[in-house]
Amino acid sequence: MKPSLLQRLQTIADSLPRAQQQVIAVLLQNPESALSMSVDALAAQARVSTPTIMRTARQLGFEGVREFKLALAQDLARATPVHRSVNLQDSTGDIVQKILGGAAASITGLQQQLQTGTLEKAAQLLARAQRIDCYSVGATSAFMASDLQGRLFRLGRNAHAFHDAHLQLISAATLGPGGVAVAISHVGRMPFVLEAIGFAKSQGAPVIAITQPDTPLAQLADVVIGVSVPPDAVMRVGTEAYIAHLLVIELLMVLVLKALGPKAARQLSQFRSVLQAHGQDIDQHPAVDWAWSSIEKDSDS
Amino acid sequence: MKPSLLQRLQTIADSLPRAQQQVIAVLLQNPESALSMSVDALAAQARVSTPTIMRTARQLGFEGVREFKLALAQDLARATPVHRSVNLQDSTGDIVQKILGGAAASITGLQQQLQTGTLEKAAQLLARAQRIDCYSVGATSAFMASDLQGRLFRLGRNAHAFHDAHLQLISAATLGPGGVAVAISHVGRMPFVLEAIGFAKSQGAPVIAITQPDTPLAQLADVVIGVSVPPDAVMRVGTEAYIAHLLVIELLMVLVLKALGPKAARQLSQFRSVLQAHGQDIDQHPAVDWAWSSIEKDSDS
DNA sequence: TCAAAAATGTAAATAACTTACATTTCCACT
DNA sequence: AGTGGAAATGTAAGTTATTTACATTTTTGA
Repeated sequence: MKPSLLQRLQTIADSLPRAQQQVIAVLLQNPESALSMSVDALAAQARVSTPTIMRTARQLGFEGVREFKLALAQDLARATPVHRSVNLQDSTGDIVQKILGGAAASITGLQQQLQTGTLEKAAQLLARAQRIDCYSVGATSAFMASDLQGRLFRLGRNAHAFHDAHLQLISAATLGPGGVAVAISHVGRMPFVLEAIGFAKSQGAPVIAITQPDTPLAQLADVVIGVSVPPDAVMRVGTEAYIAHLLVIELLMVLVLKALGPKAARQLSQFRSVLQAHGQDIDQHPAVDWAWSSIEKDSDS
Repeated sequence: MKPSLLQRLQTIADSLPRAQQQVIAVLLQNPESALSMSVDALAAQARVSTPTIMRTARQLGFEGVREFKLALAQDLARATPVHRSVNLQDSTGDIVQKILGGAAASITGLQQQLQTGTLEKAAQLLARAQRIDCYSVGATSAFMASDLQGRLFRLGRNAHAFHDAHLQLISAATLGPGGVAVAISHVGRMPFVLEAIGFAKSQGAPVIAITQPDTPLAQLADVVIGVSVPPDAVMRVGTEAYIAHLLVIELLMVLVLKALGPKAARQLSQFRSVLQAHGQDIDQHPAVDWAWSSIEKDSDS
């Protein structure tokens, strides 16, 4: 989604002449030190002349070296050097740093993985479906399927969540072309879910999967929202994948609301006032809350 | 936890002479533009002389203005300029950007809120308690209480989770001084939980609360892990608070494991092999997984 | 109120960056 | 293969930005 400057260097390098490639090689080899070096120090290290540095900066679309260095600095700051793993000798401060840093990094990673086109397609399907069935396995995925179901339901969609293999099959059997199946599974290899998904497809229902790319589930689905958490991340696949899925759901909800248009938003505002009348705590219904804030924006424009 | 450069500017300003305060005022007023300005442009805007800029940079511990500007750029990059709210006219790309950016920012915010001392105290209590009871209200908190319970249980702790007001009271009544009560509630004002917590305290059980500071729950608890999500964040209090709580739980688990020491870790490794023998998917048990990786590190040192 | 110290400003020096132009290298075409 | 031309690179000079040295002003404490 947002190619980091360093990545751009990588890709653009091949299309550049020799001397500029050397410059980029030096930059990639040790980006941090490049920041503190002057232009001609850089030139010396890359074995090129001073203006070549500047030309390279311009190739990348910057006004000059100054601007480029600033951008590089910002880029390096974003790509937080996440320490790979927590061990029990770390101080409490280190542990906090590593785990939260890892989580933040995984969100950045997610941002790069998500494809707007795919998200839009999924939102379209969800906005138009006559019925939406959400499948999952495992306690954590089950919770997320319920969460998704609940939010869709509050958006006025006819959504259900099934955690049980048997019920999933039954649901799949009754999903027609007007229905949509949503499978949530980070691992993407659970036989029962695959079976249900296959069944749903054979009935003509499109399938949306939130899972890792290159899994059986991803291959089976029509719309794949690929979420792969780096395996060497601090926390292993638990919480990070979890957070990623939550955010994908949040995103989908906003996009579905957008796809539904203002009339749906208006309905929601009514729902909200009913909740308030009953003294319910809105905090428990985030989807409603942001919908509401969107409407307010919407109506005065 | 990690005072940002801009924050440091704020605090240090008072102790500086007049001209330098003006410089800092300009910097704080519009940090981004300061990056692209030359030293004397800055000087002009702050109504001071050129060298004063440089002196100010040195006051802050930098070699020169150049170094300072790089640091400022990095700081600005970290403190992602999160757009305040999503509205329905935004493009899909914008929405992705805003929501994920907001989530990342909230993690950074969390990092600044958490106090290592408090976390350690909580971990100590959890590691030593004879019994741990987790209370919650609402679907989302309920799930997290269960998650916490499950993870504690896998660490060999005697943990329970209660979502029902009545059961919470019963549990609180039977918690002695050897027990610990944990309350999870972002809002921190649910009467039933407060009642149960009060009861537990009266029985001599220490209380850990994961909630916003300055809520009735926080005032009642012995150890408060304060988590406040900025109210003007993109997603309102739903998913962001949620992510914050998940991360706090993850952190606590690592710290509890650390507090328990190597013998507990060894037990876990046995548990893990049993799981594998049964063909269970480890991915569903993140706590075990990282515990295992920690042990491996542990044993060869 | 005065002297000393700190803070600030002025102007010159240094270092960094950029440009102009000369030279080389590479490629297409004979 | 050789040659003309375009692109790439280097050299050296010019411009701008940053830093230093020192003079002036302001503040502080008797």
